[in-house]
Amino acid sequence: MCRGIDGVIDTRIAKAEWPRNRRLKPSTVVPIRAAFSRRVKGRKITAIQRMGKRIVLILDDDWRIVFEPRMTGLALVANPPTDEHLRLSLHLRGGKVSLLMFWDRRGLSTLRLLSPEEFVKVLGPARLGPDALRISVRQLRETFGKSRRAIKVALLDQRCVAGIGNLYASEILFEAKVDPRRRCDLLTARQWSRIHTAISSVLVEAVSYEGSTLSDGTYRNALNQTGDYQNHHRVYDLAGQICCGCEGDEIRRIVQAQRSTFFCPTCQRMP
DNA sequence: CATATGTCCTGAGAGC
DNA sequence: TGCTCTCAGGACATAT
Repeated sequence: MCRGIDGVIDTRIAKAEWPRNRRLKPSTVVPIRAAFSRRVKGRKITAIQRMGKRIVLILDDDWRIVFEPRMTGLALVANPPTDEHLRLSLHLRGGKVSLLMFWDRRGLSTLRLLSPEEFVKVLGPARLGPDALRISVRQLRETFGKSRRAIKVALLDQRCVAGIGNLYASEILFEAKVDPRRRCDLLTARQWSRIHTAISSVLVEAVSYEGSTLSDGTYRNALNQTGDYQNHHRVYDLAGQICCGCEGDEIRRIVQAQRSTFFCPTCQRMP
């Protein structure tokens, strides 16, 4: 997610610009735009960091700009998909990149400017679990092992493990050959081990393909290029198709916690 | 305490 | 053709 925007490191923010559009309701911005602009103006971006699904820009006064793209937000250093959905432009000086833009078609994303104290409250360990790419099997079992929740639902809980989205939870459980409806407390050590391996392999593969641009076309990388991982999905958005694993059963779509889950009933048979 | 549900937002697509 | 309706889902607030 931070790929392609490393060029903003060591730049100085000359201006924050908020394009106005009457058709769109404003995205969530904290604090209000005027205060945000005033505080970031003249600040240097000293580092950039991914925390779960968020992008964090660290400023030289230790305040942080936290961007949560959620479903529809993008951070871009190239022209955005449309002009009308551009939410914020940061004009930068002194580095490789002179413009960092935040774009959002539906306004579900959030932008926050946080003091060091607020940052700990919002993104501290109480609110955000260990990163999915760093968590150990032991941590995974300690976190979820006694939960009665379905494993698919649990994997989406960012307080437990950070960085797994809905699409990836389905792909991970297919790769691990685990039924998404299975209760956490009934999973075996062998299954936890496979889930742990699958978390890394699926996420690393997805990142290598620059993510998934689904049928709504929203997702783009920082250069406004579509991802290609959607062409490598094993189950997500493939309901009714023959499973690539068993080449016999059809992929099914079910709903868990109001979210789509895709799986192969044969390859991921309980228990 | 653990888990479940309602809410926000826009645009695509279905149905008539 | 053009309208109305439904749906998509990440994180948080509120309810059970």
